[in-house]
Amino acid sequence: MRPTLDRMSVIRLLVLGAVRQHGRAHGYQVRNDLEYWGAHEWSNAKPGSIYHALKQMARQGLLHAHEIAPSTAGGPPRTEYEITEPGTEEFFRLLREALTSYDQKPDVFSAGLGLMVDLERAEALALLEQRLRSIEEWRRAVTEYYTPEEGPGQLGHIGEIMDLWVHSADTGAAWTRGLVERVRSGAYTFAGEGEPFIGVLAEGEENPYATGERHPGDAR
Amino acid sequence: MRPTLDRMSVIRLLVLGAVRQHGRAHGYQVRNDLEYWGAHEWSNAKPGSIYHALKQMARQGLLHAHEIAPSTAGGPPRTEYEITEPGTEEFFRLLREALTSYDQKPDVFSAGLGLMVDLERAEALALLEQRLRSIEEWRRAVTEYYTPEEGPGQLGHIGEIMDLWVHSADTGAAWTRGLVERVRSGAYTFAGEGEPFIGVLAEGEENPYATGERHPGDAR
DNA sequence: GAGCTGGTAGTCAAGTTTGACTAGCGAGGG
DNA sequence: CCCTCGCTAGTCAAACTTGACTACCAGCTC
Repeated sequence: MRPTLDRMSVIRLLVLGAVRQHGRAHGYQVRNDLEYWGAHEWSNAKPGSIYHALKQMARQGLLHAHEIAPSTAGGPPRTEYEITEPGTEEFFRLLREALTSYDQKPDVFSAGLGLMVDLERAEALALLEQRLRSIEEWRRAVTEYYTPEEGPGQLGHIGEIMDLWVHSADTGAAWTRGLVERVRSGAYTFAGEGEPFIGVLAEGEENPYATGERHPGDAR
Repeated sequence: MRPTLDRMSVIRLLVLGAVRQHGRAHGYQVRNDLEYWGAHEWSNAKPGSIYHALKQMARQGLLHAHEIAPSTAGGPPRTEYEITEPGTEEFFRLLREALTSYDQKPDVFSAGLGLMVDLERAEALALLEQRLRSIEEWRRAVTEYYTPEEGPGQLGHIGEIMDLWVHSADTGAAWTRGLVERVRSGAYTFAGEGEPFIGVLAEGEENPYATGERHPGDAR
């Protein structure tokens, strides 16, 4: 009965990160933070998924659920969540994986970027450099593997797909190198460096980046 | 009761494309083609999803299912599928959308690339140029929207996420321009240009790009 | 002072995706 | 001859995702 060390899930990482930064948060707060981070644009952070992840991780012991009396301002009875010790471990495991692994799904890395300041600067740098090595290794494997002996071009237009992946990997690596430079030169405030960047919305603070669009889940 | 014009689904596009190129195909053949295209690498083309899509689209009338007696070479009774007229329409609708829209999910575009030669060259070029305009529009919307009045940098490290998206959009546009050049100069064989590129495996042909890895669904 | 709008907070059923599992057959080894 | 391995072909339950829906309250309008 190990602590559910399953595969990477962006939602789980984002939700754990949001709850952790608040100390204690209910679903709607998490939902708002993820919108503040723009996560609904680059990941599948929809209300249903968020509430599902909260409940699921509470069942698995990664979060502790506090039932709150249906207090202020009506609505259904809310539940507040707090991150547990196993939850914190899982959070860092997912975060480290998001920053180092190259799986060409950009949402995972974006989530890692949004939460990287929860690590210490030195570790973040090390992970990003590991990421560069992962990209290089991926590139080598793919180009070796998909280059037929009869020379390139044997693949016809299907080869364009591979070319696109490789191009994305290369430009992704270049961008990561730029980020490494910025972080190395002191950009941003990482864990243990004093006043952290405020990455969540305080209770009642208005969201300057809220989209005008309705969420699908909103009542008319 | 419209012909199920729902949202983009990579699996549906890929499966329709594979069945259409075969004329008539059973699930395992489709599964093999998608592996031949490398789709298991850059999309969620797992066996379960493929069989589900086949059944689903047969129910919706996009495919016609022929029950085949459990004939050659044992195994469970197979079903062969043929694309219908509504299925063909849906296929081209999805294909055009995959090539023009920019939703920063690279799997959709990759699928479009793999199937673009099912269109005529002129149309493919027009769609790719439309894609370039979509990217530009997306870029304008995002940079306007997420640039605070207090100047850039107000976002802290969260701004890196946006920078990554914008960078990806720019390099994606550059790559697309290269592709447009290649296609304009006569690369590849498009619909109505004689002998088409063989994009599927014939019955019994071995797959030169099959991975040595097991699929998750394989028996031990 | 009734009704409308908008924000807060969350549920739910339907649909999709996942990875593990089943099952038949042929080839080859011992 | 029997047993295992690998290939063909597909099923299934559990998990996840989705978008529509509920419900409450406050403020405003008419």
